Amino acid sequence: MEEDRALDVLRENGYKRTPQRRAVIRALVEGEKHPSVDSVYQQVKKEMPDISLTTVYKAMAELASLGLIKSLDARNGRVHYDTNVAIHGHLVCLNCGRIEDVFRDRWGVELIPEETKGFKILAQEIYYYGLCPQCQKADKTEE
Amino acid sequence: MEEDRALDVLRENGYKRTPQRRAVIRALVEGEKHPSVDSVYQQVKKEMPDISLTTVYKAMAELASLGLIKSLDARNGRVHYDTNVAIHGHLVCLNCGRIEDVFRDRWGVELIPEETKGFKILAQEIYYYGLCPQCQKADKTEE
DNA sequence: GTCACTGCAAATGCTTTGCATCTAG
DNA sequence: CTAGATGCAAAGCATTTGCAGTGAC
Repeated sequence: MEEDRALDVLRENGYKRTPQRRAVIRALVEGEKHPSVDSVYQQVKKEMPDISLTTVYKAMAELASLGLIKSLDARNGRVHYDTNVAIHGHLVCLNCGRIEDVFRDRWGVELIPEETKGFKILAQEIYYYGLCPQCQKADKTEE
Repeated sequence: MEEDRALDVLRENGYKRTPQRRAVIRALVEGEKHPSVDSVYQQVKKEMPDISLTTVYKAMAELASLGLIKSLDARNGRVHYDTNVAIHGHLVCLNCGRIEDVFRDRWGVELIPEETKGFKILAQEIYYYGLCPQCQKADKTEE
């Protein structure tokens, strides 16, 4: 996500550019690539201590509906968002929740018309769930 | 999933084959292909009215940990399980939650070692989120 | 007879909502 | 000025947990 572009999109869609929304966008640009709502909240609070978690929830849902970020399933009971909406895959650690991107020139996953069963496809996602190097080590140590 | 095989796996892993577990397995074999915990519960209750939701939660988590079923993200706040653990993709309707399988001989998504970043990969998932034919129609009608 | 399983009720934790107050444009 | 935005507290829900009673083997 890019800050100026995001603010433009907000205006184009009739959203007010409030200090809270600006702060959330800044946190998304500067912070983690795959943050949960709460981690964005924690980060924004540093510069805006009175912002509410509710506002962060709403701001992120808006940004997602505008296509500026997209949600991600980290299998940990919390929604995470991806600040990069370009198509790519995700490695997700089932133990610690770490998320890593997997980029490739071409993914062979595009559906041909008869495979879509009439669905209008709005998003494609590819996940690899497993254990990150650190958690594999921790696993062995315990045995 | 296959009923006899599932019961064998339970025994092999030291789980007791209780009437509740048998009923859950039967519901998974006979019912929806991508049920939520609650929909399995509703189905099982027909033949076993006193079973508790808690037990169904536990049974399904066990079956998943044994690799007999796997969890699925339908983007609707509920965990769904897939009764078919063979690799395939999923079309998910963001409006009504409908889930359809996409089968193919070969998916070009296997990672080469340097793409895994050291992760031990336990599961691969491919999702297509969008609108099913019915929900597209409903959308247009509303406009 | 034992140890795992069941089921209830209570707790948990993320997310959403209702609503009075405030503010960007 | 005013529609939209904020933030609080309360509600909502799916899921998990503690624990006493129960039953598979």
